[in-house]
Amino acid sequence: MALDMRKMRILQAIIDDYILTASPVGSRTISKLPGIALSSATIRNEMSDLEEMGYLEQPHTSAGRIPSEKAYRLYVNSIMRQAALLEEEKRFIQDCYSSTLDKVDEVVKQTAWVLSSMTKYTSMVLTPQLQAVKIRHIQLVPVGEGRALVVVVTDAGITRDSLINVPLGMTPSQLERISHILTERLRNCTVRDIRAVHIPELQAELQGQREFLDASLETLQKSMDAGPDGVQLSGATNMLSYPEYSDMGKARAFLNAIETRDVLYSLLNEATNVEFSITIGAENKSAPMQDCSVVTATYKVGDTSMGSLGVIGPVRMNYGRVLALMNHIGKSLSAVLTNMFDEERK
Amino acid sequence: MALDMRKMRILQAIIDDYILTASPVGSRTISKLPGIALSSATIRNEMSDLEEMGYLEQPHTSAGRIPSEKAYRLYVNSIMRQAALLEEEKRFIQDCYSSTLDKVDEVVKQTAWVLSSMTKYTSMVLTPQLQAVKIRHIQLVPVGEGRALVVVVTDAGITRDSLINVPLGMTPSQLERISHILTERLRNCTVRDIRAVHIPELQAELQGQREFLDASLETLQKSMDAGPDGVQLSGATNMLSYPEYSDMGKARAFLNAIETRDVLYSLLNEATNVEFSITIGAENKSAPMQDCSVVTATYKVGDTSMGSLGVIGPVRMNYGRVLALMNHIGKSLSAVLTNMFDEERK
DNA sequence: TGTTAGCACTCATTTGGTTCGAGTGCTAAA
DNA sequence: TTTAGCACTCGAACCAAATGAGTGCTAACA
Repeated sequence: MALDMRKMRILQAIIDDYILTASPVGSRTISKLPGIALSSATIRNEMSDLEEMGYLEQPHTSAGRIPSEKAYRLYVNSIMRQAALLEEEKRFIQDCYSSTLDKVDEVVKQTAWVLSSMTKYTSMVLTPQLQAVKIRHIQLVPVGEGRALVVVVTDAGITRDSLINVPLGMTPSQLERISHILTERLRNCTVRDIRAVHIPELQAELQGQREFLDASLETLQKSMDAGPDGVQLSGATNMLSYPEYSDMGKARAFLNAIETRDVLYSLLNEATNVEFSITIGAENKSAPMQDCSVVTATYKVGDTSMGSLGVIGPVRMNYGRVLALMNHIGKSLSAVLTNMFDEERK
Repeated sequence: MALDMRKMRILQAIIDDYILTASPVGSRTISKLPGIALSSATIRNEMSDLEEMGYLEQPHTSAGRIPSEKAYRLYVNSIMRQAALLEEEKRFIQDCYSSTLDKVDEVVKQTAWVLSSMTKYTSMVLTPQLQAVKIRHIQLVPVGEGRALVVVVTDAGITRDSLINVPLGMTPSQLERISHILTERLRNCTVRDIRAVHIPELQAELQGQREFLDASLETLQKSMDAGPDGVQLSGATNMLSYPEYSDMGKARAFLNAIETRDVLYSLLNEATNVEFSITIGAENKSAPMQDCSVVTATYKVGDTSMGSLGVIGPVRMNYGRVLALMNHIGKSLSAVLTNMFDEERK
């Protein structure tokens, strides 16, 4: 049986309706639609075919039909077109970034907020990931007794620092020399590779006190990548307003799954490699997410993709709109961040 | 009508039962209790009195009675005794802190987790507040072109730093001089007062470029106090398992109220001044919290109270147990943090 | 051959009435 | 002052019938 044009249109109509109403759609509903000039009986036949092909499901005999996940897959792959945003909406997004957001965390937080409040789903944004960023400069700065700051300036213009302990008796000029060697050897390495690089010169310099440096570099590396804490979440409660979560048990399970950000972190982390991705229901790896859909996109700082953002919603999510919003907001975020870091870089 | 011993005992029995079952308790239930040798009829009379006095309420004629908020107030003020923790539980808490928690944030997070998982309510912990801490040392460290770090060492041994922009052309030795002056003038000031202190010497040094320093100090000050982001929340979903939140609307309202941490932050912030506080239902200032109870306590670093922790639960919360847990966990937290900072101070 | 009207059938949901039982208040006796 | 007894209340649980949205199938039609 072929999935001809007519079946396609009917399927689309069913999906569109179901996304809107969340209740099984019957043949009459479709037959009355302006674009479709067929009787309900004909639609019924077509629906029966579509069911046989696996695109529709019937909760019970005397109800309408609902799209299967296979149908959503088809829908996002070939039927759906990205919804156009209203000028007003674009302006709204613009305005959200125009206020004084001077820290990266604030921008990320604001982005998550915009995304969730415009989609009415749950949104998440991953803080910029510095693991893949190249190092430009490293400096150890003595601070009081036996302590120092390791400061790293990266290629993207982002600077990070963390406090370390240094062996007592180490002089500022020693630290200065170590800084030089580190910069020389680690320049253009990525943060991820810090630990892998072997630096023989330091053996002499440190005279067996290498451990302190190892520990320091590790702390530093950790501070570059916030892990699950780097996930900003917003609109978690939006999900509770959808009928798929009117069951308290499901609601709890969902909220539980997102409370510790681990699952979301791994989701977003993987997503940092692909410009867009849509994962529907059971396609999700993590069990508690298997009756949601997740849409992710990446954002960039300059030319390199540095993190990702995502929307979690019910499977009958308004994919067209979400995609359009993600697209637009992702670009805005990229622009704002790039701008921010450019300024830092001067 | 007097609240004699017998009424007191009956009221206590009712509250204890209601806390356990969440359903109106009837006269027979009480009369069958081992400690009480009265018929249900007598209890009924007493209950009727207690209702007249405002300690009990009747959802409808043919149901049992539930304690009023006035009753809970009486209960926590005079009837309740702190529950004793099991040795096993104390050990559990101990164990939670023994693992390698090397950062303050991790300790705070862990504390919130322990608190919520042992109470089965929602818990929150406020990150140490540095506003009231005395400054010991300030240093500006040049980092690359036109940028510097302001590093502050405080009396409690906590060090913080933040990145600032400095006017181009400012020399390291100039920064060094500024550091000296700042340290001299701000030593023993609290972080809160940084902005208020006027430093005439700097006028000469900076030659009209004062703004950069003002901006820097402001950034620094902000970084000392995380605001709402400094609230660690845990167990938000625990609330959903209590019948008072089986209504989805209420559940949403609650979760919404705690999603942005603002309300919780102001709650905990105020709580930092009082060693313990119990706020019951409508006593809460913020509307969405008015059908919860909130128990807070402070924790200390060394001798100064630096933050607070709290538990949010239904009004029929197990106050005795929560108080005992808060007490114990609060002390553990204080000990761990004090230890941490002492070490930093060496 | 594809489309449609008609009709019997299915089944979740709604509605209304009944029963059940936990609980009360009141009264009268101990 | 306490208690047994009894009439009364009212939510919850249960059941049966009515409702209605929807289907599948068949036969007629273009």
